Amino acid sequence: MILSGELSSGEQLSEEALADRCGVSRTPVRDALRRLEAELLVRKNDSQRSLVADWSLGDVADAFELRAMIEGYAARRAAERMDDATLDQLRSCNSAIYEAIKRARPDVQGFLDHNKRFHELILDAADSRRLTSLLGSLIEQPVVWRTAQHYGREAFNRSHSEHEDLLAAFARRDGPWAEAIMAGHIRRAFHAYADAHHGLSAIDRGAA
Amino acid sequence: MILSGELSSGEQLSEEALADRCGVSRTPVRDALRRLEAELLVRKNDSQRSLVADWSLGDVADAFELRAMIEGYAARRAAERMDDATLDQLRSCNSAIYEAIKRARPDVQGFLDHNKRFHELILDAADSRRLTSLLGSLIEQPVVWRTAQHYGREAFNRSHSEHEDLLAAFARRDGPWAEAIMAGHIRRAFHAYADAHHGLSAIDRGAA
DNA sequence: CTTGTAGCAATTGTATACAATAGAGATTGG
DNA sequence: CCAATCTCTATTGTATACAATTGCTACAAG
Repeated sequence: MILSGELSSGEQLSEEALADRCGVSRTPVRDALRRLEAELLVRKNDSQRSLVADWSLGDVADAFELRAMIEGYAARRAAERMDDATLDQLRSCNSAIYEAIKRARPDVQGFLDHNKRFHELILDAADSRRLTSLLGSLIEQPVVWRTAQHYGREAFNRSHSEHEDLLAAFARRDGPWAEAIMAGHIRRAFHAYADAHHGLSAIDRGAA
Repeated sequence: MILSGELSSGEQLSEEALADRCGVSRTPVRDALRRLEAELLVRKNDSQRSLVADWSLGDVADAFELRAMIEGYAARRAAERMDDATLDQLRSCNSAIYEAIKRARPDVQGFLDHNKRFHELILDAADSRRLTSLLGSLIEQPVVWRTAQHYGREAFNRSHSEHEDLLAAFARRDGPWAEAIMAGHIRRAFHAYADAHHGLSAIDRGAA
């Protein structure tokens, strides 16, 4: 929604103000707030007023650790259920990732799109509604995705090559291996995020 | 809510019918349906109509595996952050569990209440909003809780003694150990559930 | 007899009006 | 001057009316 970056942490969200801003009534705004609450992007203070949730670095670390475990489980299930057609899709998806990052000036948006699709394909292959639901709420972290803007070449390359390792595990239908690789993949993505985040914080401090 | 057992799987949920039944208007009913959707207790069919979600044994197994991982992580964090006051609370909580199950005719409701509190204390000690949110949606499985009605004595005793093991891990602030014990604890709870469930299914088939 | 289309009924999505509630500020008693 | 309470305002919770969409059924044409 519009609040993916436009609103600052802790800011009050009046239902009526948002409704005016979006040109709709309060009813659909309330619906949207309920969903965002479920995803912890919005929280309520003691008196039931909605606020933009504030995410500390520790909170993000926590979310990534959970994502590592859960998406690792997804990879395990996916490996056990993998069919050749899906495997082909994953391969071409990772090729597209390579195309996006191989040039001197990487196509960051292209990387993000194909990367998202890569992980979604795995999630679909795992074939678990519960997983899909849980991960959905963990993956929607606009802050994190924007951080990819600051990835270095080695971070892009690492991501691509770890996907290749994952494909090898899928090809062997090796669930435990796929789980281990995926969990490590996510945890390293967090480290890249944390580095970039601290870098950003430094920049922000410098600019202020 | 009222639909925790009163409505059968796959049944259509008309917003207006539920509103009449509860004596309120459609607006709060819609709110409730959104929440239950987020917890996968309700889903929507292709034409946006709400249905009671149907849970196969495989789906439940899946949810338990996720819960094992996530609650294991919660136990690890809790162990790393444990303070003596919380540890005392956990000890007395597990004693209360023992009191409830030691007699010839176990107090099932008492067991469930204290067991719930035991796990909630650990979740609080883990001090992670994300964890609390994710587990909340995994733990609300009315079907599962009712199955405890069919637990045998050994299942109750096992549960209590595994809690004791967990307390030992907490006392040592041993995160990895606590995680392993908790994960195993949850997985064994599923096996007890699956056995009871199959038993129930057999009974149902016999009665029909 | 089958198939396509039009219209009807039922249900969900949205808007608006009203009720309840919590917080801030003023006012009065000590 | 401080504190307690009361009132007023801002915001959320709820109800109801209306619009839009979907699925079904009946009817007609091939």
